[in-house]
Formats: sequence, C-alpha cells, structure tokens
Amino acid sequence: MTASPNYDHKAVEERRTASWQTRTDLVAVPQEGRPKYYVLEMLPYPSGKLHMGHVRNYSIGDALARYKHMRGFNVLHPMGWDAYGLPAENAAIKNNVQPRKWTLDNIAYMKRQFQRFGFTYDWTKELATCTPEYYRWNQWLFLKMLERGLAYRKNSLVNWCPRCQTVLANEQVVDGCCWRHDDTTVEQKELEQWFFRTTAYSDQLLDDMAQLTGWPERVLAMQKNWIGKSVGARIEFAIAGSEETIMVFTTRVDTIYGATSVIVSPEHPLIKKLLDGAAWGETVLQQVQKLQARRSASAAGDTEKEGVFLGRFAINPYSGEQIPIWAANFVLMEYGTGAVMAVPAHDQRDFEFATKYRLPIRIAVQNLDNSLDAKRLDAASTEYGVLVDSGVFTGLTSEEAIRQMADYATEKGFGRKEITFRLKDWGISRQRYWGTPIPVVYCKQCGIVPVPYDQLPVILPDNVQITGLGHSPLRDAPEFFHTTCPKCKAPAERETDTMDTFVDSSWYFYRYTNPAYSELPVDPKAVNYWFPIDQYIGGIEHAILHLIYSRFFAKVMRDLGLITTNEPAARLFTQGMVIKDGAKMSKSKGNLVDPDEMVEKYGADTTRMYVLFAAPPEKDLDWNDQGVEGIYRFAGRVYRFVNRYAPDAAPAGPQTHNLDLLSAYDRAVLRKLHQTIRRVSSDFEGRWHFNTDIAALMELVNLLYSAEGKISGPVLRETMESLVLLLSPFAPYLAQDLWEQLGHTDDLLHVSWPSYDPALAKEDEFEVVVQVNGRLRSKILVTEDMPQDDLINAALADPRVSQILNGKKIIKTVVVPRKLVNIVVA
RNA sequence: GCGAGAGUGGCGGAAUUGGCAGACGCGCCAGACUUAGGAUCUGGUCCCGCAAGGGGUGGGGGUUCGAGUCCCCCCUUUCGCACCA
Repeated sequence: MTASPNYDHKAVEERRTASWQTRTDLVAVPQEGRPKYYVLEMLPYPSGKLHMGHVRNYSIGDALARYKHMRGFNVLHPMGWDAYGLPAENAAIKNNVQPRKWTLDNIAYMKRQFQRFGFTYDWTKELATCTPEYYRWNQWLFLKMLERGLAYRKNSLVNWCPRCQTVLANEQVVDGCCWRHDDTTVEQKELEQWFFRTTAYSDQLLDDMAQLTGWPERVLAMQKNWIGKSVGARIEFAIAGSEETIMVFTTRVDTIYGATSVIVSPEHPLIKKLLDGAAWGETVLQQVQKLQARRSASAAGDTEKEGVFLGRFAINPYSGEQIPIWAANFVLMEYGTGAVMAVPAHDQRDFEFATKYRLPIRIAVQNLDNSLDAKRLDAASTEYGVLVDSGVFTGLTSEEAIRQMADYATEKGFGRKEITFRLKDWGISRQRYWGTPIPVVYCKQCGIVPVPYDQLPVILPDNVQITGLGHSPLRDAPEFFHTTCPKCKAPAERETDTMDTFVDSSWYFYRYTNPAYSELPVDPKAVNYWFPIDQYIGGIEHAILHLIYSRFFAKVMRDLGLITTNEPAARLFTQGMVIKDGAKMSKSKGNLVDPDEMVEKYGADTTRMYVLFAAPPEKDLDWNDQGVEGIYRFAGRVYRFVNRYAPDAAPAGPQTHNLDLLSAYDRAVLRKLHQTIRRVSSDFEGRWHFNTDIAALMELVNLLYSAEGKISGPVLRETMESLVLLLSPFAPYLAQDLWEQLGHTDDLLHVSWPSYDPALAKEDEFEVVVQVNGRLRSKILVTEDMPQDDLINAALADPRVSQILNGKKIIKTVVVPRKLVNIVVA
C-alpha cells in the first residue's frame, strides 16, 4: 500500500480536455458489417450558456453513446446549433450587437462548455442553422413544397402592437399586452402569410403513430390529441327566405331532431349577408362585433357563453322545422365549418347556452330506462341511446342512426359523412430578421415568382439595423429588398418574411449524416446508412410541435425521394425538468445553478454523475447542493481506492478464478462485482435508471472499503478494472485517469464493456424468510439447491418458529425457492 | 371537462416478475484518526415501545398464504389540451 493523494478533479480533467478536443476517433463513417447506432440529443438554441437542463439531456445521451461504443457499435453522435431565433434580435436591440456576431460568439462559448464536459460528439458533423450552407436547403425544400402545393399563401392573424407598429411573436405578448409596453393591448391584424400544408398528412401522422412503438405513451397521446381526428357529418341547413345555406359539422347527427337553433361563429362570413337589408341589421351586427372583440381580449378558457339572435331562421333538413339562427362566442371559426346545430338536451355547451337564453330543450335520444325528461334536465345527456321523436329514424340506436342518417343526407344531397381534424396548417411566416429568407419574389407582372434553384441560397444580409419597430426588418435592406423578377427581369421585390425556426429543426438530423453534401439537402448514401435515429433524447416540452413538424418533414422528404424512412426516430426518450426549491430553474426565480460553476468546483464528472444520480432520467430532478457533495465524495472514494491499490494489484492479464480456493473476502467481492456488471449492463439495454446503476457502483465501492487489505491481488485488479469500465459512461475523465493508473494506455471507448460470469454472480447461500400466516417470524440460511421439503423442515425446526406454531395445525405451506417459506396455520 | 402521469422516512429516491418495505445518497447521531475537522474511515438512523411486541407505502374496500406492486371506489397533486361541435 502506498500513500494516496486526494482526488483533484481539475488535474484529472484538465489533463484530458486538450487531447480529447483533437481526437479523431469519434468521426463516424459508414461501415458495412458493423451494427450502427445513431444517438441524437436535441440540438440547443445558442442562448449564451448551457443550463442544467442541457447538461442533463446531454449527460444521458453521452452515457448511452459511450456504452454503445464500448459494445462495439458504429456510433453516430452529432451536435449542432438551432441558431436562428428571436433572442438574437432582442440582444441586438438591447446591446446593439449584430445577431450573427451574438449567435456565433454564443456558439463558440457553448462549444467550449460541451468539450469541457467531455461529451463524445463527432464535431466534424457540426452544423449551425444560420449558415447559408444549411438554410439554403430550407429554401430548397420550401420551393419543392411550393411546387407540390404543400406551401401556399393565405390570410392569417398576427399579434400587432400599435405602439411599436410591429408584429409580435407569441412570447412577446405578456398578459395580452406588448412586452415593451405593458399598457398597450396587443391587437390582431390580418396579414397574408405562408403556410405548410401539414393537414395533407393528417391521416398519416395519426396512423403512423402505430409504428412508433419506442415512443413514450404520453407523447403519442399528446400528438393524437393535437391531430384531433373526429368522425361525423356535415349537414346543410337552408335559410328561410334566402338562397344562402349554413353548413354545420356534427359528430352526433343522431340528435338532430333535438336541434333547437343553429349557431355560427361571430367571424362567420354569412352573418353580414343574413343581416343585409334587415331592419335590425345594424344593431345586431354591432352586437356580433362586440362578441368578437370581447373574445379576443379575454384569455382562452372558461368565458361566459354569449350570443345574439340574428333574426333569421334555418330549416332542419330532416324535420323541415324552422329554428332560429344565432351567433355565439363559443363557436370557433377555425374548427369544422364554423357553425353548429345546437342540441341542448345532448350537448353540455348547447345546454348552458340554451338555459341562459331560454331556448327550447328537446330530447331526441332516450337512455336505457327511458328516464330523460326535458323539463327536469340539469345537464345535457351525451350518452348514446335510442332515438325518439325523430321521424322515420325513431327507434334506431345512436350507432345505427349516425350511419343511416349520414347516408340519407348523401342521398338527398344536403350532407355527407365527414372527418375533421384539429390539426391546422403550419404558418411559417415570421415578420422577423434572424431567420431563413423565404425564397420568393413579388413581381407586378408575374405575381409570386419562386427564386430559381440555381440562385439559392437567398442570402440573409448582415448589415440590417434591428430596431424592433415597424415592418419586417428586411424591408430596410434595399439591396436585399429590391431585386429583379427571375421571369421577366422587371424590377421586383423580395419576400421580407423569414421562416419559423421550427423549419430548421424539423430535418437537421438528416443533414448531420453528411453536413458538407452540396448536391441535395441530404446525402442519400449517408442517410440510408444511419437512419432511422436509434435513440432521440430531449425535453418533454417538444412533445408536440417539434416532434410533429419533424414527422411531417419525414413524410414530405420521403415523398420527394430524399429519404426512405417513414418516421425519423425509432425510439424517443423525454427527460424530466431540472427543478430547484420547487420551481423550474430560471433567472427570474433566482434558483439557477450554473454548470460552469459546478465544473469549476466539483468537475465535469461529478456534475454529470449528479444529474444522473439524483432521479431517474424521465422524472423531474430536484437539485440539491448537498447531494452534489455526496457524489463528489463518491468520486473521491473511487479515486483514492484505485490510486492506492493500482500498484499492489496483480499485473494486468486474463484472470481465472477457482471458486473453491477463493477466500471469503475475494468471493464476496467478486460476487458483488459480477452482480454489478449484470445490473448496470441490463439497465443500459432497457430501463435507463442510471440512478440505481450509480447506487450499485457505490455499493461495490463500499464493499471494497470494508474489505480493504483483505482482497487478493488478482481479485483486486479484476474488480478495479471492471469498476473503472462501468464508471466510464458516467464519469469519463475519472475513469480514463484510473484506467491509465492501472497501467493501460488505450482510450476507454475502445475497450470492451465488461461481461459478467453467472457462476461468480451467483449467491451460494440464501437468507430465506420464514413467515407464519404471512408475518415475518424468522430467517434461515440455506443453500440454493435445498429441496422444498428440507426447506420446510428447516423452517419448522427453527426454535422461534416452532415456539409460535406450538402444535397448531398446519393448513398449508408456501415455498418460494431462495426467498421464503410461509406456514399457514389455523 | 378530456387525456397522460405521480402520491413510499426529515429530504432525493430504491424495491425489474405479487414474496424481508425504505437499496444508494443527503441530513442527523455516535465513534476512530487528529493540534484541529466543514478532510477521511467505521457504526447507527421508518414510527410507537425499556423490552417482548405492535404499526406502517394518500384514504376506503377487494383478490391472495402473502399487496407499495393486481382489481374497484375516493382524495390530493403534476403535466398536456381545452367551449374541437
């Protein structure tokens, strides 16, 4: 035994950082005949500094990547930058820095942080979405989508601050007011904008979720909800004294004989026509506009239902009955047809509305015991049942009626079966500077003209003053804005809106496979080799938007022949948030823990291990400064032990053990070691509960200390070597340092993951619990192969047990081999 | 309202298939070493009880020889969507 210096994390880690930065063995190259593994963590927005959420995300991914390396996989583990976005413009306004400079500086800083953490990224695959080499392919994909009708223009509402005279992003709207003027109400303004036709793939996005067996149930549920498929019928109501008709969407056409009004959204285009020329028109129109204004002012949620009677009547096409037409705030223009039939007896919203405005309530679907009474309803009855007072359909069940009544509508020409989706087309126009320019030109003669492919990329100019005031910033860059029409060469103007940054992040992972490829967005050979992503890891906050847009892009790119995979990621893992003092870490809460400070004080290894140890990765992590100390102590214990015994341990080389000749200490240490290998290995293949793996390593180290001085050289060596290997995905610097202290020179990524020997992992004695009537009474030590009868006899012979039994009649005995004997007595 | 999840010591969390509840860590208590200890090592630590023993995984019921785990009802809580017709 030699004196052991204390664990100096700085020395251990800084010895390595330089050489790890220049290493070339992480460059992923397709190799036939070797299993590939694509592990991907969501790329960060370069906000300036990594936060603990990042550290957690990337520590999980890196542990997996290192494990897969050691398992012999050809691993692709790339990293890049989601480099476009609003904060760069905010920084420009606040600190007068160019968004590009601000972004690139941040990237440089954060890249150093990544490297300091020792993450195993293949930096030759690095990409930043704000570079022309990347965003030209956004533009290319946009043009392809334009050709296919998947990109189109339409009017849409934006948030507008009348003081700034500018469009606001949703996150710039605070409590309905402008972020810079909390006394100025944000208005809705209509602008013509670009959309991607995500709805063209509604069915595929929904149906292909069946292929996503490696995705969390929770994410699939959210996406399903978001897509919101709804099967029903559209029914056309004629309007008394008018040529116009109102189209209504319903999932419950079986209740239509109970409809007592038709209600349209306040934005419905028909309202003006219906009121035109009527004596009450002006007054009612004003009331409708009030409805609209009140709704847009109030936050979404439970607002009081309000409506106004339009003075006109619709004709129920089934019954011929005339029912009043209303406009009401609870009917949404964006969903279905913007109009509903109100059946108060069978729809809770209609019930509340009808109760307030004293509209009739009429039962059309009876329940099983025929107990519904319109006069005594205190809530709508939404259950399926049997139709009553419903003309020729009376007596049908709801299921039958829904089918037959839709067919009837088709036959008579006033309606049909219809499926609607909640999913809307994706508005991608942003009235922003720091994003991908949308590659179209507006020409007085030719209209909207796409920029020809050979003129891509449309470069985002750098010398633009960002004020946050007025129109889209690119309008102020004359050399950008003024151009010539690609078709007729006449003077023309460029589109000044840029793309939503979700476009950038919807397909970056294909580009990673060969980011230098200049022919197409993706290199077909590289992408076919590496895809699909074997494991995608990121925050739950991206469960819907990023992951649905990415799935949409997968379909589009597949149909463009760029890729052959149908879904981007085979498996998805969503890690929990990092919490401190009961709240998400944030600057405003003042509960931020700075990764740089942690690395300085405890080192990257301790920081990485702590974020994996404090909670299972899918759950929220409660940060505790003292918990970090505990991990630091553990790192020190491992360091000191190996450091102390490395010189004493037997020389490296293959070890075989004769079980019969081992000392009890050696046997116990080897057993624990092989059990630990088994446990950590199986966890990497399944559960990923790294907290319990690190706990298992702690147990092993605790055992080593308690057997200190009593372990033989060969056992000591085997144990220390395997311990270092098991530790390396979690604490790579420490592991590499100790590996070299053990006399090795190779990098741990190229050393095989240890395998366990079942014979060594096996317990040779078992403590069997003896219960009487299910209550623990005693414990006996037995060998594994003891027959059941002997086990029972041993249990009965136990003095404590026999005392309790005291001649009572044994009804039954239950034996669980190696675990327990339960004696049931009268 | 709809959907998904979670409730276990003072705290973070273990218990992979129904089989010793509380691994591991923090905190706390004690001891050793020490001029010193906020270093290190060792031991203790669910609750009640001197003990024998008893109680205990949000609450209530059930299945079972046996339930943190399975089933039913309820409560609390987190997240997502939310007047979606």
